[in-house]
Amino acid sequence: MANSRSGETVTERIVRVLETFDTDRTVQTASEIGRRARLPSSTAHRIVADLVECGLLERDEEQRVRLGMRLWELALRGSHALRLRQAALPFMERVQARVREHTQLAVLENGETLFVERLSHPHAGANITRIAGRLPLHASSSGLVLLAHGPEELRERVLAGPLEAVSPETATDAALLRRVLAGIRRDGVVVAPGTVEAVSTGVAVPVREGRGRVIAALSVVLPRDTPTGPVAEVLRSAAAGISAALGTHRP
Amino acid sequence: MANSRSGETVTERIVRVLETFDTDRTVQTASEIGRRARLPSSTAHRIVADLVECGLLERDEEQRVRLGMRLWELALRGSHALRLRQAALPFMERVQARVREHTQLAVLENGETLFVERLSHPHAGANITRIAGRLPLHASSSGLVLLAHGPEELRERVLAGPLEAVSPETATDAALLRRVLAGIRRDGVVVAPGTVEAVSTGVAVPVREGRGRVIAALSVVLPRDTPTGPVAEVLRSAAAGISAALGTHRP
DNA sequence: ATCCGATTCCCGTTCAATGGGAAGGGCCGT
DNA sequence: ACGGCCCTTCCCATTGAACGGGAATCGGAT
Repeated sequence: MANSRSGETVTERIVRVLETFDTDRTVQTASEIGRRARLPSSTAHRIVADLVECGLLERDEEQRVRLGMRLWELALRGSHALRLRQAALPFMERVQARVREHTQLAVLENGETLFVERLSHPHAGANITRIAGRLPLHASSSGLVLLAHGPEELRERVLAGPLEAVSPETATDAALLRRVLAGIRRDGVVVAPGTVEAVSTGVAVPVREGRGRVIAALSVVLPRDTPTGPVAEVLRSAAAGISAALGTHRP
Repeated sequence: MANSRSGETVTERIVRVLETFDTDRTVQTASEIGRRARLPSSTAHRIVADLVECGLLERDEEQRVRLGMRLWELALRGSHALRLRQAALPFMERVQARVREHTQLAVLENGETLFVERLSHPHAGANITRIAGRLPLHASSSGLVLLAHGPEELRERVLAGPLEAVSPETATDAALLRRVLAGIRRDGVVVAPGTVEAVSTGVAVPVREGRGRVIAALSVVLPRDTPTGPVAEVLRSAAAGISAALGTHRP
């Protein structure tokens, strides 16, 4: 935009503004947004006003600001994530009914695991993942599945790069991870105890689209001591169901 | 932005670009977008490139363009729609398990009914509503509930304004609608046969948040001849459950 | 080979956006 | 009541990011 000292486009700044919102920060003042997005106060106020004008943001009763329903609508209306989700949801429900724990669907997004859907049983245990939340690829069962079937170039970059531990038990050794990934490709399932949280075990399988390309990972989070054998089978058949639904749902 | 002949802000134009996407137009060329958003070709190409740069749009294999996962993520991460949805989902599943038809959740957005969630039974009948889809307030059971409990000023405006029929049986008479709305406030439920599609009947109830304010409508779509008595009761108790979940979920 | 449309590159023009500063307004603690 | 603090709104001179017409290039279809 004109005269930005920093040489940014308006678009970038809008994204930075939207980025200041997250699960535990759903309403903010315009000044807060400015600070968090590193924008001069007057600029932040103007951009926020613009976004409110367009409906992407909304003002609540106390002139604080939150994400607008219009943004939600625009993001979902034409989204293919929605198609995947709609295809997957019935099968996820079935999994959840059988396993009675957290059931989640994740995709690969910009080198990270992005969780697209999550069903939580009322009595299920801990789970840090959230819808629209992210985790590193090497640090969750879903991520490992996506990494195992992702482009080799990405796999090498992740294995080379810094592998940070999310929990004390997260595997951060490249050689070990390589064996795990090979195991996933061989077995079609991964069991990852304690990689995200010490008290829980993730079990994940790949979800394929028509031509066999892996487009998502379906996973459940179990208490650490639960036997995983039956769960894997439930997940596998659900993933097959999702693939079929994706194939037939639209010509 | 600088030099826009039409005096629009970049923000407006970005929204116009995003608006060109919808359920049956999820991938487009930059030129198509320009035409649909009424932007000069070179401008459209630049804006699209900017948006791709920021991840709000993505290019597919044939350099066509679609909504990006990043947009989806930003829109959902800090969204209160998500909170409502998460609270409602388990109860919607229960309704769907019992009724075995389309179950949907709608909110009031800018004078229209906006559908936030929809579960569809595999064997359920016709249903034109879609997630992130809209309908006029007077033309669906959900909309009638939202209208009945919406601000009076809005109600008067809608009743005064042109009332277009979605199906031949949509009620478009202000006096009749007034009676229907009063009935909703009295009975806490509405049964709307044929207002959206001749072959189906909508049944909807209000969903209230802690202080009793109506924030959403929960509805099912039944084949025209189905008895609606038991359904209303299932919906009412689900709505109560959602209210309770909303109240307790966060302090 | 020839069209037609999409896309990319170029470049002079220009005003929308910028951001510092000042002033207004509300809340809280003293 | 008062002063401090912060959010917000208004003002305005400055300026370079965005604009868009046009030409060139690419690519698929006929």
